[in-house]
Amino acid sequence: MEDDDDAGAGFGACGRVLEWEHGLPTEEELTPLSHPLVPPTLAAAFRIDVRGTGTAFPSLAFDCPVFAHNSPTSHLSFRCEDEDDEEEGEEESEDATSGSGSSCRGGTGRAGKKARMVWTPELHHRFVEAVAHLGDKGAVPKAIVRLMNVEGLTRENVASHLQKYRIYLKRTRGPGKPQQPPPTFQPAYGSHFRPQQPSDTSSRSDYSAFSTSPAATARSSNATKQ
DNA sequence: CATTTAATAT
DNA sequence: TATATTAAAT
Repeated sequence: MEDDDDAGAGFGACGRVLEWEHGLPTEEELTPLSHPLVPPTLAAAFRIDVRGTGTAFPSLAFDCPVFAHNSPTSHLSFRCEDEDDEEEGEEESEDATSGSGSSCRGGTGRAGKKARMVWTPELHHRFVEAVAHLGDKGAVPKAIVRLMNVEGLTRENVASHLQKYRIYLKRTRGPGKPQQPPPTFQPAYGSHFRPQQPSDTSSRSDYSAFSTSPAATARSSNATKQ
């Protein structure tokens, strides 16, 4: 029962992924995570945006003991993990996200920590879109990293996530009879979200940097090393 | 060297 | 748990 998507945009190869997004149930159908999950008092304290209808995604701000992040552009949601033991000090450029210099490790200003990446829905969204636009064939870690253009994101990060993502796709639309109810992809916080709700006010983090624009690759001087 | 996959480690 | 890291095969 595979029905074609509406409004064939001309892209053929990426139909699969798009179908995946469209096949998702709406929050109204089965998502007890609507919003009355947290008492209004608490919500106000944490500035959680509770929306009545539409994309119900609270703007999480508590990843570090400081919620002052507000990035205008791509903002990596790294998490500062403590409990660091000894072990080397790898060089690592800071995520120059406009003053979001969260120095997890104070000291002599030598910040270089391999932060464990948190794939927030926004980042995952970018990931999915990048894969969709690259097609089933060109969706390789290197290209995905380039298209996402998220500073600090490495090829290994994407490769690891891509693994899980592919497994998820295989399980849902692999065998004609995908045994058992769909195993939902569960990254960090929420699993899926609507591509976009063309209703309600102010759209949230939803980038549109793809489409028919190669978007000048800001990756300056990235000589193909080999 | 890059990618995919499985197994493993944190 | 989710993500990273490794090893082997391509």
